[in-house]
Amino acid sequence: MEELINYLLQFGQLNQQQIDLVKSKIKITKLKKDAYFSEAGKIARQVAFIADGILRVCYYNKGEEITRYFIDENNFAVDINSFSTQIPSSEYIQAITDCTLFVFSRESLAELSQTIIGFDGIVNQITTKSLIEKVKRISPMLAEDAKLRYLNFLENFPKLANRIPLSLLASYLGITQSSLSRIRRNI
Amino acid sequence: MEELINYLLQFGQLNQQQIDLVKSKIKITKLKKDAYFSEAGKIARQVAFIADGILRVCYYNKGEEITRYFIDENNFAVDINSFSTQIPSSEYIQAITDCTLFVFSRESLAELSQTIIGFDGIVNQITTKSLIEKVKRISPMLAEDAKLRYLNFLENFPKLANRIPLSLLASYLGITQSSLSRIRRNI
DNA sequence: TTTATTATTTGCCAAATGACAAATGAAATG
DNA sequence: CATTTCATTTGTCATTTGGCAAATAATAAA
Repeated sequence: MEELINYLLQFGQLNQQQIDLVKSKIKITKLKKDAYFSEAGKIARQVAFIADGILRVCYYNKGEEITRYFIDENNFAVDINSFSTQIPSSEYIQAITDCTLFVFSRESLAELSQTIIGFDGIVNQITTKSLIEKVKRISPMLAEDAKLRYLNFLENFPKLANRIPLSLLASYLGITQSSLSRIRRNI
Repeated sequence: MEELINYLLQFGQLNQQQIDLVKSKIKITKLKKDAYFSEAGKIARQVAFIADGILRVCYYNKGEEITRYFIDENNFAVDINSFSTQIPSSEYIQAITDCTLFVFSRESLAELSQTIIGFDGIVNQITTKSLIEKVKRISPMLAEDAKLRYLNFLENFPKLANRIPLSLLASYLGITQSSLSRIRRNI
């Protein structure tokens, strides 16, 4: 739980009382591999800080399932679009390993926002920063070929590569699994 | 200027006095084609609502200039990363047509936030929504071939296609301009 | 262990794309 | 109007990648 608090403290100050309050709102949840954290068509009502495991955020595009990104330990997972608008989601979040999550409900976060001055600011900074990172990471991939996408993934997420099934990684990279398999072979 | 106000009102309420206050902070700025709104290496201190014209957000990746996205009329343009962190930017924003902008300085926005209750919320909603849109738009492109990327661009931005030079559009789509030229020929 | 299921690798071929260079077209300048 | 400059198109060719199907490997279940 210290990881979560440290994460928050990067973005603003919290005194011990406030930290305890935040901790009191956490609901520790375990997800089995392949279980869903949030589902398409439903309204997202939870945010999770991943204590252990990997999730993937996916959606369907013309009948094909696409992995938008992966989220691993010590990061927040949320269907931010549905969570912030309370509109049913077009994407879903699924565990690709067994996971342990620190879950906050929408209501808990609202209470924290009302009680802790500056909490809103922390949440907004985290939201903005993580979205900017996603844009920055995906954007250059468009101009890269399959091999370079994979090499850059290895460089940026060295610990993730061998924890993610090849088919899902291929889907994330926007290439076929055959291609990725061949690329791997050629080092 | 009504366009700007209508844009804001989508995200929260403002009374006439508050609207006038917002308007009073606007600095109308013209940019000539090819002029920069914000530059790499500098800290972004302004946000612009585009009254007329098109901007592009770019960056260099391994010596190659890449267009991350275009922003046209009735949208906000800002180097959000640099603006929110006040760290020198790695990207730049350039006019690709003559532009008329409604510019807010960082200080103006801060004053509005302090004076108008809920203004922060409006700004945050706009920021989050526009970043989510960018992720949602770019992400599926990874799995698409050049032709489909172009066709979808036409579908999503029908008015933009003929106002953007082919070379820049190709850069945005992540393909060579030769390829885009050939794709256009084959309808 | 054996069998069934799922994941990954490989082969083959056609299509798409990039790299490079040259030709053409369009716009700006004197 | 001629000239320069920049943008777009086109040609040629090598390479990459996808589509499909089959083979192999790894994992789970009986």
